[in-house]
Amino acid sequence: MEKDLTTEAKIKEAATRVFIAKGFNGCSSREIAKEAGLNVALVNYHFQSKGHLFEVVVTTVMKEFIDSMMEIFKSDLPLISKTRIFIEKEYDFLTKHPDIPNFIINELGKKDKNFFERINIIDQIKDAKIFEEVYAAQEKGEVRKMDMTSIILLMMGNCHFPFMAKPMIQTIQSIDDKTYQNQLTLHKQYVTEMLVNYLFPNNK
Amino acid sequence: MEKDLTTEAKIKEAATRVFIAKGFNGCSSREIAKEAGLNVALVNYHFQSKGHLFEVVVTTVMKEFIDSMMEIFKSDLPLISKTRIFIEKEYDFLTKHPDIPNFIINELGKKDKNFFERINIIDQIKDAKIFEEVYAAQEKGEVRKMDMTSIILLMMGNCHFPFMAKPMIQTIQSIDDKTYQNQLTLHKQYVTEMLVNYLFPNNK
DNA sequence: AACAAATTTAAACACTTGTTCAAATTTGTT
DNA sequence: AACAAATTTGAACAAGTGTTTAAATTTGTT
Repeated sequence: MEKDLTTEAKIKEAATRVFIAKGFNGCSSREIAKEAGLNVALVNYHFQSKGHLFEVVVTTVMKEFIDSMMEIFKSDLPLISKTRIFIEKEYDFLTKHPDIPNFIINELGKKDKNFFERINIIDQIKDAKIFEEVYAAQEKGEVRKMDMTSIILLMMGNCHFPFMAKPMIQTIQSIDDKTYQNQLTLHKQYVTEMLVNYLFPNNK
Repeated sequence: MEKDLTTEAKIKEAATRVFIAKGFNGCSSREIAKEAGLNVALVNYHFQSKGHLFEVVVTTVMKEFIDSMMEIFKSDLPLISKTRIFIEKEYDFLTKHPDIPNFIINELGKKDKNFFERINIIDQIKDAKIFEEVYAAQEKGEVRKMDMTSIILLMMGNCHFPFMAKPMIQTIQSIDDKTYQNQLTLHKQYVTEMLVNYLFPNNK
């Protein structure tokens, strides 16, 4: 698996896997060290503390996540295309990182605003000027007039929730990974149609 | 707060609060005992182990949650009314218990199917015959033809996610509890309209 | 009032936790 | 090759974990 990574990189990689899968409280420093094939003391030698290592991991994961979102926002496609592609990319990204929605909701809910500013999520979103674009489109009657928060909730909820609910749905309905993945592909299409119809009511 | 509850009830109440707020790994037996104003040993005297106490709590919480769902399903209103009322009731219930969606997703995702059968969620849902009702309505063209799993994901995602994302959205957008609650009331209406329009396409 | 059962208590248990430390080893530089 | 710096190691730490124990207390019953 790991080839000739530095010790620091090995720890960060292992920590990312373990933290995302089990959360901050769900794992121990020793578990991370073991996953990296290293001594426990090395974790603190390279990252000072479990808490600091966690912040490093969260920052990296969030950057990757936000980047994959911003990519689409910055393009100059019409908003309706951006919406379609956003959902498409979001499902792609989450298929590769299915535990991230839970990770974001659970571990970031505990953080204070200071933290979000430190990893400059807010600035990045502002840079993309996506909100201004939506407001302008709302004025022109192209996008349904509703709060930005609600739009975010609709988009995120319908993209993230299917991945968050996966373990529960799978155990209740006794379906394997592949079947659920197919279900998600189908669901993505429903969600796209539903959201586009609702958010762009005047689109014939 | 607690009046003349039995020790067992005090522990269960405290455990419910603490488990829902912090999860199984996020708290200790001593924290639960302290919250109940009791000795640690009493927790194990009355509930054998932390794990067993947790199962008791989960079972009770899930029963309450499922009951509030089934109430509507069992009525003989048309499906479109059931959908509207379901969303209404779901938002009511979750306003009172905003941490439950996270609790369900996180703590129940770890459980095996055996557990779900033990607390007979599946039987309860089958009893309500809601799935049969949906299938019949789909045959008559009243409900959009799509998998049951997707319908569940659409309904649950749009009801639960806004409560799950609350801490994150609040810190990012710096809004207080009351403002977010107002936002939720608004969002509930959007969600109802969107879902009804999408699930009942032939409804003028 | 006396006895037995149920309950509550404080203390201890074995174990895991995050973290630190000094010694051992590896690395880079002269 | 020799030295210093950086890295790695195993052991230890204090604190916290779930759980158990035996003694103390309360309760219910006769």
